Amino acid sequence: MLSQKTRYTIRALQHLADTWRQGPVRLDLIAETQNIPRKFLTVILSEMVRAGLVISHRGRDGGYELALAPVDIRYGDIIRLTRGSLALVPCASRNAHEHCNNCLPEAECRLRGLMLTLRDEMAAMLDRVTLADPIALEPPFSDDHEA
Amino acid sequence: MLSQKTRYTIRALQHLADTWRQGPVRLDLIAETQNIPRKFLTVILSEMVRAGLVISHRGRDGGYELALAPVDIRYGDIIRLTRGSLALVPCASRNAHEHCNNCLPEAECRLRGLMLTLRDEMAAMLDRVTLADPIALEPPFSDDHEA
DNA sequence: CTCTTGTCTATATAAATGGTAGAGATAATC
DNA sequence: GATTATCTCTACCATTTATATAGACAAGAG
Repeated sequence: MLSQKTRYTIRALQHLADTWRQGPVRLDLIAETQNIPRKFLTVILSEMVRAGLVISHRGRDGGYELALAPVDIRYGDIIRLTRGSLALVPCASRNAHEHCNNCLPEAECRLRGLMLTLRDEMAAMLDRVTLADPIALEPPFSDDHEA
Repeated sequence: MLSQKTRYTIRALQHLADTWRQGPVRLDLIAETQNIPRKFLTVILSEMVRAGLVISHRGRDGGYELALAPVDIRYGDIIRLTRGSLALVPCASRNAHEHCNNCLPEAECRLRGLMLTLRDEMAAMLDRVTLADPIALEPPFSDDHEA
């Protein structure tokens, strides 16, 4: 699962993508329209600033804006940033590899093999879509395997 | 991430798949060869019995064995069982849908749209592989998107 | 009837998650 | 240069979840 924080992060960045090049957006406005707890959002946006994804402006008429064009921010990047990794197990991460506890040697772990393959598929998909792309709200569901 | 418990579950089931039709396997043997805390494994295997995936035999010469042929147990099924859902957000689950907190209306949530698509891709992959299938331990990694 | 093995319920502990508080820094405007 | 609007930062807290263990109990084989 994505943590609530990651979900808030993504929606906040989507908001900034939607208002790209319209000047800074106040935190309170994002919090209200995106339905995110105000204080929590301060933490989230500050982290995005430190990460270089967002630029902030203080004082009157201040607010936030994206540091990059929406087309240059991939969903995969956002998740890697907030979550550390796309993989479903630490030992299957390409960017932030960690050994699992109480595991078999990695070289012979089938679970790891499977999760590496899955991670690569997930990465391919999440790195194909950027904050500038339209997203199908109700993708068609063909339940092949159950049939 | 998959919880440690889910990972233990998968490895325990793999062990039983590997010894399929060789009679019951004692819990202690699984715990030792799979490197899983003994007491924790009792909880895990009991749940698998209750879920109908594993059959247990008590008393002398007892132990565990799969209730189904390995070819009939898909990784997707195991993860759905232990984790409730394959999706990365509750509102994108096809089998165990739940509304998210502090979210936008689902019908207009792009994060949900994206996560539904991702869920379907993950499901397609995880439901294609069963406990009987060989698994590549080191799948080739083509880092296309970074290039 | 005893030994071996699984079952079940209750806890214990630790870590992560989600969220808040509040003093401080900075920029624009009057 | 005072005032006001805004973001920044560190610390903190409460709750939940994850991980694991304890220990009494049930049942099957010989």
